[in-house]
Amino acid sequence: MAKNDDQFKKVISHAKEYGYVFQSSEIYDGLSAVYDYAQNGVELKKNIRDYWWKAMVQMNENIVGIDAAIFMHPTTWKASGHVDAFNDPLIDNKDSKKRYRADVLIEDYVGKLDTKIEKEVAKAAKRFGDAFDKAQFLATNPRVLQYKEKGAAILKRMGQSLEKEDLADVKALIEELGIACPESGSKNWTDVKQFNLMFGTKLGASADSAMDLYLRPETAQGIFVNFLNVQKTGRLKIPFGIAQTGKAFRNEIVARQFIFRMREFEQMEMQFFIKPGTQQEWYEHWKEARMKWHLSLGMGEDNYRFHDHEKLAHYADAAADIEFRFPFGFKELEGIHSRTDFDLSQHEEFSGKKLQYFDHEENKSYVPYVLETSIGLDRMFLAVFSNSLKEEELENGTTRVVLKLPAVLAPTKAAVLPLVKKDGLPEVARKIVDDLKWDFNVAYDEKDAVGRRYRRQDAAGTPFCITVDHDTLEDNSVTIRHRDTMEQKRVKIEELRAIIKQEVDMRSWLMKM
RNA sequence: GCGAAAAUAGCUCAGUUGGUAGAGCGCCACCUUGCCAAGGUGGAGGUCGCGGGUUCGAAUCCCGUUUUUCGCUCCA
Repeated sequence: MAKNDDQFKKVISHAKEYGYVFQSSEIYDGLSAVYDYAQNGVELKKNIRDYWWKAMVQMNENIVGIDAAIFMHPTTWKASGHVDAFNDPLIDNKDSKKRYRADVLIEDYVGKLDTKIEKEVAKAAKRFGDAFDKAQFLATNPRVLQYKEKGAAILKRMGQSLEKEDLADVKALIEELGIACPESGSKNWTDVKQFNLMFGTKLGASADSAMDLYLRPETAQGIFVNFLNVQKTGRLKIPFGIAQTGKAFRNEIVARQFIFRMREFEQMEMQFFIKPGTQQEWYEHWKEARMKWHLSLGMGEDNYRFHDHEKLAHYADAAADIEFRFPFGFKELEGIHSRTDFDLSQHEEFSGKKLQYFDHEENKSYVPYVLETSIGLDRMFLAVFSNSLKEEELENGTTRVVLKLPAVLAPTKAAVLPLVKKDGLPEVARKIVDDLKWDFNVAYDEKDAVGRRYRRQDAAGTPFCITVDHDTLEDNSVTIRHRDTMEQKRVKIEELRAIIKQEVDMRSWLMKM
């Protein structure tokens, strides 16, 4: 573990040192769990996004993209369940320092009453033997009735208090019931605090006419509310998908681990609309398709695994994560969820608008089922970046730090280096840069010994170094060096474009899917 | 949010019992004309995270605060 921590620290400092990720507002001491992408980071991030977009939208004729606004009508979040599900009343035990959900503590207490009822039943059953009538016993036994009544009263009071956001009463209830910390037995509780995981803001310039809004906590709802518009204007037939990338915002209680869990993050989502009853086959299809996408980047099969959810969210009937081996262990990178018709049905109900598809084969309308693939762009960035950072022992006993980014994702594709800073070599190198920059991000560097410049490009993740030497002046040939193998080949200047393209073009990478 | 640890130059760190800051690497300029880092000369860059306190004097001691890492908790 210590080794992993160490590796993770190296990842973070390398990201800063080579212009990938900076802490937001650093000169003001930063902002907790908010990060900025720097000059190289923005390129890597854009390339990952493009790689996803091509694989999803361009390569599938039945998938189209949209870009919905971050602001959405507030009712959206009532319909989606976020207003309710994102509000957790939490309470801390001052002695054990453990945090609990207040409603869960109370529900567990009521659960214990149920256990007591079962004990009474068991006792009575033993006593009466075959003559025992369980239903009647439950309906008449005074002790059982008392437990039931008490439980119901507690839940009712809790429900009302939560509804009114009377958190003081929730605490009072916990104290009256004498609920103790399950771990320490202590009854020394803090106040109950409400954590709303959605960021609120206001629409409208003056305070009194303003409308309360939330920054979207997921991009998916922007797709659902546009579902019918896109289907009709795109003349799309089921099955079809709508893809979107964009920022989402969650006021996480704990946001940590560098860019793995941020309060502002970017999702790449695709909602696939299907005929009810076919969700199982599409679930399997997209699990496989998404895994292939990941594997096409060549970051190692061993670094991925599926994790099937046992406990399902309120909207899902099947869910799995694609997990990746981050420096701090296997963690969720992408989710594949069978969302049923939950979202569209909810929006039908709250909007009063029909969100149905007329199926000509079946000759009837229905609310489609939805299969979702949702990947965190920032997490993908971290996966790619952390997996690519290597420290190699070389044959000559030295080490080199190399960022082995998949070439298709690398911010800069090639660096052009004059062997020396004179004899007309820089001029030739500049001409090569001017030619290649129409197709690729290229860099020019003439400072320091060429070996050192190679190392610099290795650390920044540039897959190719092109060196102009004295022979170049004679025969228009240069050497091209591969980052990963350090091998060099002598090639003609006019071949460079094709050679680089072959290695960095999305086409050749996506064909590995 | 709780607990623990940490914060000194772009990076990695040193800094003794309290006496107003150092190294290596990196960066910039010039020289060296070189194919896999670490040749020479010169230079820039830090009010030691921030605020307060103790003290003649604080990077160092105390309090608060911010940020980061780890554990707990949460992850629809």
